[in-house]
Amino acid sequence: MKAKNSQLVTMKDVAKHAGVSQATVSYVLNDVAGENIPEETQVRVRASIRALGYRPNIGARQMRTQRTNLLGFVTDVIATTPYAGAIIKGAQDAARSAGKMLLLMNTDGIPDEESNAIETLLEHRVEGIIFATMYHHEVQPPATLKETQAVLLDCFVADRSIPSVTPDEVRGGREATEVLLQKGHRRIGFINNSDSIPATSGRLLGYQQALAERGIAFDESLIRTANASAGGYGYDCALDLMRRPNPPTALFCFNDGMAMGAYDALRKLNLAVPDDVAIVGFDNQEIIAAWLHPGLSTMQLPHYEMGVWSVKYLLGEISEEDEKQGGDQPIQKVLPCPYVPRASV
Amino acid sequence: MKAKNSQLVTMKDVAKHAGVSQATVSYVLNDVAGENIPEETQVRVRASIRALGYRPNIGARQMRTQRTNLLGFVTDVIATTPYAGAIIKGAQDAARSAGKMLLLMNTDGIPDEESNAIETLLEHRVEGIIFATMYHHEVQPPATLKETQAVLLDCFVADRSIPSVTPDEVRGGREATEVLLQKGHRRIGFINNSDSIPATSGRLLGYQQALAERGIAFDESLIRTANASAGGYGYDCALDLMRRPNPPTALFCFNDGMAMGAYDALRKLNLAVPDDVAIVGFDNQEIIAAWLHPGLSTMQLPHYEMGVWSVKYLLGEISEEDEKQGGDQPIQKVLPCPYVPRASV
DNA sequence: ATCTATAACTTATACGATTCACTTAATCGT
DNA sequence: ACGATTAAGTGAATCGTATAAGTTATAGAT
Repeated sequence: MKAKNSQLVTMKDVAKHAGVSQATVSYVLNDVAGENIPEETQVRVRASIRALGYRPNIGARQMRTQRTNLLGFVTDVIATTPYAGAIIKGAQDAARSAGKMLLLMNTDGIPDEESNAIETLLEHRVEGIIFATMYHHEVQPPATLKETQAVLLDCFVADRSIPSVTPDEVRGGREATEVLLQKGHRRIGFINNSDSIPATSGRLLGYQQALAERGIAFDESLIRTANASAGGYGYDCALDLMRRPNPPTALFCFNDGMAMGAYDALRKLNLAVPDDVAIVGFDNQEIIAAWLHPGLSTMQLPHYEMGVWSVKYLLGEISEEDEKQGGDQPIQKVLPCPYVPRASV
Repeated sequence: MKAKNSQLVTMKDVAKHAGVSQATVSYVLNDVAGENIPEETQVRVRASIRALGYRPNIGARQMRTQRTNLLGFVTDVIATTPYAGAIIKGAQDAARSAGKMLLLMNTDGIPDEESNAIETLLEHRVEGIIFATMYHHEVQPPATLKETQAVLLDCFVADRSIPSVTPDEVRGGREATEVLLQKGHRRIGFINNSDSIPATSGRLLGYQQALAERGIAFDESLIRTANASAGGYGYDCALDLMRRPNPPTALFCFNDGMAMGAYDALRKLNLAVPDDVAIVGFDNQEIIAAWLHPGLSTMQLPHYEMGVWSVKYLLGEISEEDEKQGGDQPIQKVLPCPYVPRASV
């Protein structure tokens, strides 16, 4: 493989070609106010730039200006989950429109790799770091994270000493349940997750709140729990729930994978969605929710929005009033999970 | 938001602290052979480095050495599909182990954005660019792509003037079919895609090749085609195929989404997978394939591997003999799609 | 005792930009 | 007609690092 060699054309070359000093080229290029470069000269310089195929060397500029316009993005899993994509997309879009670039590092959740990644980012003089995880949980990031601006995305530290942005699990659970309540359902089964993570407890709490608001007694026998990140259990839970004496008329599933299993179970029992049983999922995994028959109504996690928010926060674009939330504690922002209606309710 | 300010500690500071010259610090840090710095001094310098919390400034180093160790990665869609993740992961892993960093840019497939992205990357003096798409098809990348080393990933240009790495669709189709043939199936339905992309024609060709090898006549009435990127059609196609007079005993589906629809159809007809009808999918979309009941046997696209290959290619780590493939044409590498057995065959 | 070679450094320069301070010529106000 | 102002630039310093070239002191060879 032949090495196409280094860009050799610099400002000095452009200057010589245009018959001006290198400083003048810089002024033209950056359109510096206050320096009065006549149109004529500007045209000449720009012509030389094009003629020589000059391109500014960002690295050199960064060094001189002491600004890198770089933001670090550290994440545990970049692959496997489509979540990652939306988060990164949001962050990148926001970064881009502010003239920043994102430096992505993935760590596979290995603490050593996390330290390395952050070290590398600091060496690159990033102006802030987003520390993101692919599902909402508590983390213990390396201490070096605090050497720059940082924000946690979809995760948090126990003492809340680092700002964070996470989904509003409670509200998501409440609204999912409300959707079913509004349709007149009164016996709503909840197929929950078994891991003890905020999503599990939060969505359950939301479910309970929604019931309470309507004055419906919470019936623990309508709850089933299983490992939501492994396949298959949605089927078992749904089957079990529907075979009880007084089966629910609707199911709220912890995630879309669980809902997929529930679909299978209902088909097995010759029950139709949504006529016999309505279903609401969670996560809006396009590939499941949109492909299921009938389409699955579900709650969308605000991945894109968290990506955007985290960048805006690092750039100081979050309004003051928004930041206020009692005391001087770093902001712990929660974003809503909008309802995505399809055909299962 | 308070700005935690710029890292002020430089080599000069370390030098002063350790009572040596800045050059010496550099020699110690880079462990330069030939310069004989006694252990004693090295220890002293390293102590100062730690004491002051010094971290090298990669940008400055890049400028001095004229090497950025940066590779550009341009992609159309970073979000929505879990494919992206695997590709990026592969590329990043390979880059990392070679001491390179990846600069990701996503363009949403908008030509203007592609140009911008490449321009930005060139300004950052990347040492090569990976131009990736999220499904295998022909592309017309901006001309500026040729101003550095480039490799196309999961795509190609009509005149093959840029090296590329893509999945071996034909072989994938052949091997998927062979799996079914080996199980004794002789009437194999093929639910194909309707877009005219390499995957459509390639997998069909592979299907035909496999039949021909066994001396089985190709029966066009066993083929159905529909839009594979929209949901629902797998159901229709499968239903249609199974209701014909002499229904197939196995189905090869263009992708896992189609297979998911086929599952629905078979359940509707009270046919069991794999006992009544065996199914092979394509893509190994974890979230579908692993969650279906029974698990879907499918072909895996070599996303991770393409990511790895593309980086290695840019770094000149692809062996000569591998590169040879007739003439001086840039290499057009194809990688196999391994079979992932589950329970549907 | 002198010369050379080596160890252990230091000095100075260059990478490619930005930017401040300075120069020169033309223009203006009175 | 004179000094002051402005237009249109130029020169040089600087960012943080790597490295070639130079310096000194000591050890070793003769």
